[in-house]
Amino acid sequence: MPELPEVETVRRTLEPKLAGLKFTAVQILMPKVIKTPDPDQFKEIILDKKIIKINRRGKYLLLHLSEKYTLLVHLRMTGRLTYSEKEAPVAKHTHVIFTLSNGCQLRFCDTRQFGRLWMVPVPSLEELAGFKDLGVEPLDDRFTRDYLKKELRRRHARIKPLLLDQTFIAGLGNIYTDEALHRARINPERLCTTLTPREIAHLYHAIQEVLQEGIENRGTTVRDFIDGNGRAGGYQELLRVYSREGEPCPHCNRPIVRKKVGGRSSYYCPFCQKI
DNA sequence: CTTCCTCCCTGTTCGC
DNA sequence: TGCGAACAGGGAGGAA
Repeated sequence: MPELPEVETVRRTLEPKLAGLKFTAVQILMPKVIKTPDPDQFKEIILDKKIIKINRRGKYLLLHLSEKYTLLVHLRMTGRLTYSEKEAPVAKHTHVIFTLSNGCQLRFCDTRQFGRLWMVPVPSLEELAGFKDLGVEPLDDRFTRDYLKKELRRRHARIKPLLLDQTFIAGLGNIYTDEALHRARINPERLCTTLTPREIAHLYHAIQEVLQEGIENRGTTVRDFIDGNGRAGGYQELLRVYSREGEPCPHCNRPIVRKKVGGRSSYYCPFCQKI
């Protein structure tokens, strides 16, 4: 499940390989993964464009191309974007193969077919549904304790579904949300308006801490995630609650439970994270 | 306006 | 042991 730290890891592994290269060919094996434009136009636009740099916004990767175009990639659940030799065997569920000017390839692969690609002229980014309404970047200076406090006062949701709302904060997913709530000792079902200033402060720091640690450990590989070079992450070893149902809470030793909150599996310690 | 639920998809795990 | 059902989940879109 690529969340902010995983997408950032892909960005960091791909940028040094791709910057300066041009696209010389594209094979679209699964047309539906390209949201815009249609496959023929997509090919026409991308051919001969140069990759200038790669950015990240929330869980989106942005490949900035020459002539003011951006190729956006969202990996959703099982998407993979990898750099490889063109002789390397093509993995099952590979949907798009980009050939580069150095003879190597960039491949988009996605078992569950939820991931999507968009090719847009830079000015159209501001109109792109899903992208234009993204909330604050949690590792940016604009994400302040005060911002969090004010927003939590304004909303009327349970804290976990709210943290997963990309229009609120961009980049958190199920793993890092559960980890942040555990560190802040906040139950995922708590109404956001009931958090005390002290809890809000803890949550603010916990969000930044888990994301930072996730990036430092090159992301979390619970099942599918690999970086741009095909390498798994390392943060799964350091998870305190996520996917650890029945294991002892690292703080109180009581068993971690799993419960659906807002339709998503949530892992937490009922003793440390009381309602 | 808001929040919450369903659906998309395949591989894996669960239960009979 | 075999097989169908349930589950996993990010986000679009629709319901309430």
